[in-house]
Amino acid sequence: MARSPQKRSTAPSGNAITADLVAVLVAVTDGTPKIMTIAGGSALPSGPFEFSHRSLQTALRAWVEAQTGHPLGYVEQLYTFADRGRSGDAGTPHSVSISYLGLTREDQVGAGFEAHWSGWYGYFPWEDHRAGVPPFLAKVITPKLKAWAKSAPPPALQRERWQRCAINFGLDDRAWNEELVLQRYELLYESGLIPETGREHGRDTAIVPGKPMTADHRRILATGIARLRAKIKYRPVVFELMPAEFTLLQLQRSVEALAGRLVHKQNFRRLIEQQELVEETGAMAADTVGRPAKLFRFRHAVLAERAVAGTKLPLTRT
Amino acid sequence: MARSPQKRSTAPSGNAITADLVAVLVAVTDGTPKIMTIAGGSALPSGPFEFSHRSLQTALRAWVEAQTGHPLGYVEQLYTFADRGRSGDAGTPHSVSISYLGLTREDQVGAGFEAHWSGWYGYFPWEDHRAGVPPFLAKVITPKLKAWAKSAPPPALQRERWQRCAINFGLDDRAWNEELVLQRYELLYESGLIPETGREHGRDTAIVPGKPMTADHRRILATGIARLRAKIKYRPVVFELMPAEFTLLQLQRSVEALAGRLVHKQNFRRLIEQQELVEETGAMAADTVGRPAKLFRFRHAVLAERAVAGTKLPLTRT
DNA sequence: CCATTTATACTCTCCTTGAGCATAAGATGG
DNA sequence: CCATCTTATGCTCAAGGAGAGTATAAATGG
Repeated sequence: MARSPQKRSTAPSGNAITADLVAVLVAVTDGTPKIMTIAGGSALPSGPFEFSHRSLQTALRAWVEAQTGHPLGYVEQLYTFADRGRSGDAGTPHSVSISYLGLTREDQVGAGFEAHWSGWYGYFPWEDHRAGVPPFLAKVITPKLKAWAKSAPPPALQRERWQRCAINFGLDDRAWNEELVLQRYELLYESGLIPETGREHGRDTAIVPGKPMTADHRRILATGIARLRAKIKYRPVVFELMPAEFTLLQLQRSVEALAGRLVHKQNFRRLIEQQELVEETGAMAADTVGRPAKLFRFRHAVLAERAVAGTKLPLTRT
Repeated sequence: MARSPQKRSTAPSGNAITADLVAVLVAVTDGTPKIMTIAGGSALPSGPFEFSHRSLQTALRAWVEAQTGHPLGYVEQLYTFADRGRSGDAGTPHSVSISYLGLTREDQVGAGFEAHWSGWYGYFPWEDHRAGVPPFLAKVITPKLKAWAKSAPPPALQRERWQRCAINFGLDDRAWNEELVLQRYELLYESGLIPETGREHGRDTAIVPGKPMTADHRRILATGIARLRAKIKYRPVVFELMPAEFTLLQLQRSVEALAGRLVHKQNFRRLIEQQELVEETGAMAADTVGRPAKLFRFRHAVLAERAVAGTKLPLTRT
């Protein structure tokens, strides 16, 4: 029922719950996107939200910094979802999980912690199209998806299912859309091709390659990857993942690592330069193969200069 | 500390909290974007999350439908934030507020409820640029912002503040960016120009026009408007706000109402038609001034046909 | 009939973007 | 030193998209 917040009841009542933070912490090292994991790579780092902090964001930062010993560059909230009695029985308290995306550089993880970095394509092998379409996509996934679509009784549903598969996986001459990470994951999950740990049927009946994760952590990771893949296109967040100085090729490789696909080198450079995102340091890259490249640094000023936000309406030039 | 979710402690421990849902429900009627409000327009509808629902989303839908008696078209999570002791004293339970954006059509609100629809520009008069830049922006807001920028002691901070003002409000020959709703609100708040209800100093010392709201509800509304303004550009969500049949001008007026600025009529039509978003119903609009317009309806098939997601990387055509 | 209002069809031009060509500058092996 | 390989970097081209503007059509109310 609608009511004014001032009339909020002060009794905790029956719906007292707990709040957890779950973090998708991303780093890119040598062209490999990595995420911080715990429990041998089977879970994302998570912990209870402490109300001693001013906000959820500061709580996450403090908690991550305590874990890894170095500050988080960019932080963004991903999604909040409710878990009803994850442990199964009704007596356990409900909880709300608030997930975050954080960008850093791979660094020493504080000794004594079980956390470490894992390549994210280990969890989503079908998402890496840098070396072309992964072979098992056509060999394994596509036939299984086709079978799943056909298994629906009504022909209308069959077509609908296949159209969904085709859009999400770039089949039937459609283009691959690297941003549909979550949709693809959900499609594979729904069609029973990737049993997650703790799921009923699944006792390592992995039909499709890809490391599973606890509970819905792999879904959260998919959400994070999708968000990041979309974000790098209109916000200069890649630089949060780069060292202080880098070559344009290194920058390009990082973008390609995140996007899971290759970009046109000359056009990439044109894009970066015309947006004045970087400036030369004056130095050249050492110990490289081929012609030495100039070193660049990110122009932090652009963050203040511009408010990058996309537009696609037929607006009027002012 | 990092730990596996399986090891979750089952005791509620000291950090038991409550979860609330807050909704930004949007409708557009006669070129006016409206939001559902309660308490005489001073608050957004909100209520406790009931764990009897499968998910947060279904909880929101059920709750809204109980309120208004008609289903929600499009629902999207906005943001989750923590309130520490909103009521002030430390003894009150903490809570987490999960906010949602929902799109509907203005309809009869169930009798007996205090909810009703309020125009959203009543809360953000500076956001409506359809009839040109609002006069008080140049007359009142700009000078006050300039004064605020100058009030910073270090010259560097002065420049930084002014640059932020200029970017967000389109000053110094910059273009107005309609998506920066939240940034503008926060800037005005930070500079003390819009005291919110319940704030220390503020006893109706409204410096800038605009109706205030309880707690941080106006900030949530700003988040919702910003999200919607961004979304209409790459997802066909406007149609959730339209009647079943409409003319292209009506559609355009709705977009303009949301964006707070005018679009080029011919180009708008070209955009809509080349994307095949609509189809003719065969009928013509009745009782209109001027030449009668064709009536159109939304092609729901496009939702299945396409996965609309923006791209801006120098990728390779396939 | 005329002014007014809205609908609808084209055209034009600039800019963006995907793509390719050509050249430069280093290393390495003969 | 030269051929070759590899990466860096500069430049051009063509198609498509997006911002404007022009022109015409179809209704209404004097």
